[in-house]
Amino acid sequence: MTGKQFTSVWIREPRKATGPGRSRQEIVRAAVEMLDEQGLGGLSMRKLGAKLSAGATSLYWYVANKDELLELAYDEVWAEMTVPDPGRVGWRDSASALAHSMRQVILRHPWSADLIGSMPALGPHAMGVADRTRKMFKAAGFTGLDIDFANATLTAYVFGMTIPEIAWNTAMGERGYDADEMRAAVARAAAGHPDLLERINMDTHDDPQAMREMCFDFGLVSMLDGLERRLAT
Amino acid sequence: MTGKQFTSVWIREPRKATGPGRSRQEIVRAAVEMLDEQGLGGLSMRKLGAKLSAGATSLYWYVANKDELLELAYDEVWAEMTVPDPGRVGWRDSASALAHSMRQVILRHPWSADLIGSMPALGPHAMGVADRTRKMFKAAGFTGLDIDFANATLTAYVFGMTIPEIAWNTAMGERGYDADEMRAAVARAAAGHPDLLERINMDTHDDPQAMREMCFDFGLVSMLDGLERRLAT
DNA sequence: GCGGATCTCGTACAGTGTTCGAGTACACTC
DNA sequence: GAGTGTACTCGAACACTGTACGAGATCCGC
Repeated sequence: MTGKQFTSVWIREPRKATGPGRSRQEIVRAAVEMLDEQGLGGLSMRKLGAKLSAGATSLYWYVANKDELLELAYDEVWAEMTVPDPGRVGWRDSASALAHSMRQVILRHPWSADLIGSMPALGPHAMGVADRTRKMFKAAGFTGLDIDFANATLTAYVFGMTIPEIAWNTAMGERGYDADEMRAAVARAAAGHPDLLERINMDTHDDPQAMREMCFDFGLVSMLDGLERRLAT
Repeated sequence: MTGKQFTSVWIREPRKATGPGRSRQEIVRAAVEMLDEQGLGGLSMRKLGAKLSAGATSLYWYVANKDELLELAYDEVWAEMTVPDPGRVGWRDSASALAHSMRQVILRHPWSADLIGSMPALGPHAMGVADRTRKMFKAAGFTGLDIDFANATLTAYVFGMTIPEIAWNTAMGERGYDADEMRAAVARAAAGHPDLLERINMDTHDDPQAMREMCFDFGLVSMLDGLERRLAT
C-alpha cells in the first residue's frame, strides 16, 4: 500500500464543537438551510459566515473547502430518505415507498439534484441508505450481481425522473412564469412538431402537480413490473 | 395576451455571421469544444474569447449571457442523439438503440449531465428528439397520456443511470485515482456495512466499463419489459 | 505567568460574469 | 469624395467569488 494516500471528508476527523454556531455540524446545518432557500448559487462562504455571525474565512477551520462542505450537506440529504423494512410489507411496496421518499426529499432540496452528477454519494448516510436498499433487494430474492443491478435501476429511475422535474421548476421560478405561461413557452418551442403540440394542448393541465405524480407512478409501476419479471426467471 | 413577454434564446433571432469565428454558431461550437475538454467549470467567457481571438466581452454581442450560451451548447448535445425509425425494427429495438445512444452522447459530453437538472431542454434539437421518440412510442401502441409517460420513463432511466456514472468518473479524474484506488476509497466509506462490502469485494472488477454496461442493459431490459406489460393490457 | 494549542478573521490575490460607453470599420446615400 | 448610420469590438470597471496566509486572540494545563 504505497500508493497515494486516500483523503476525504469522511475519513478526516471533524473539529470538536466549542461554542454554538461554530461546530462543523452547525455549519453544515446552516449551509443546508441556505441552500434550501437560495439554491446552489445562493451559497457563498461569506454569506454563510455572516449567517453564523462569523468571518467568512473562519469556516475553513472546520471545513477544507466549499466542495467538502457541499459533500457534507449532500449527505445530510440522504439522511432524510426512508427505507422501509421489507419484512413487514412486500418488497414491491417497500421499493415503491423508497422511491417516493427519494423523490420527495430531492424535491425538498432541489440543489441536491445538481450534486448527483458532480460527486458520488459516499457519506455515511448515503451508505446507510445503500446498505438498507441492498438488503431490501436481497430479501426480495435477487442474487449475485442482480441485487445491485436492481438497486441501481430503481434509484436511476427516481433520479432521472426527478432531476429534470427540478430543472423545470427552477426555470419557472427564475423567469417568473406560472404553469400556463410555461406551457405557452414550450408550445412556442415545439412549433413545427404537430405531435408534440397535440400533447401540449391536451386538456390535462389543470393540476400539473398531480400530473407529474401520475407520470412518476406509471414509470415506477412499469419498472417494478420489469424487475419482478426478472425475479421470476 | 397582455401577460409577460416570452423571451428565450430559441425565439430571438441570432446575429448574422460576419467573419469566421464570430458567428453565434462558431461561438457555440467553440464553447462545446471547451466544455468537452475542461468541463463546466473550465468554461469562462474570457477564455472562450481568447480561444476565438476575441475580447471577452465581444461575445455578448451574439449571446445574451453565459446561461444562454450554455442553453445553446446543451441543445447541440441533443443533436447527436439518434432515434431509429421504429418502422424498420420493432419498437423495443428502437427504444433500446435510443437509450444506448443517449447514454453514449452524455458520456461524451459529461458537462451536459449538470445541465439536465438546471435547464429544461427546449432547444430545436431537443424538441426534434422528443418529437421522434413520441412518434416511436405512439407506433408502439401506446395511447393518450401513456405515450408521454412511457417516453418520460425511458429517458428518466437513461438520465438516472448515466448522471451518477459521470459523477463517478469526474471524481476519479479530479482526485487522480484509478479504478482500484477508487474501490479502496468506497470500501473505506462502506466500513461497518458488511453487505455493502460483500458487493465491493466481489471479483468482478476486472473491467468496470463492461460492468457498467451490463448494469445498464439489465435495467433497460427490465424497464422495457415493464413498458411492454403496460402495452398488453 | 508561561508556553502551546486552538480558533478567529482582515487582507490580499486571482479569478468570475456582466455593464457601459467609447471607439472602429464598413456600407450606403447624396 | 463627404457624410451618416449601423454593426461590431473591446478596455475599463464593478461587484462578486473561493481561498492562502499570517497576525492576533483566547483558553488550558502547568
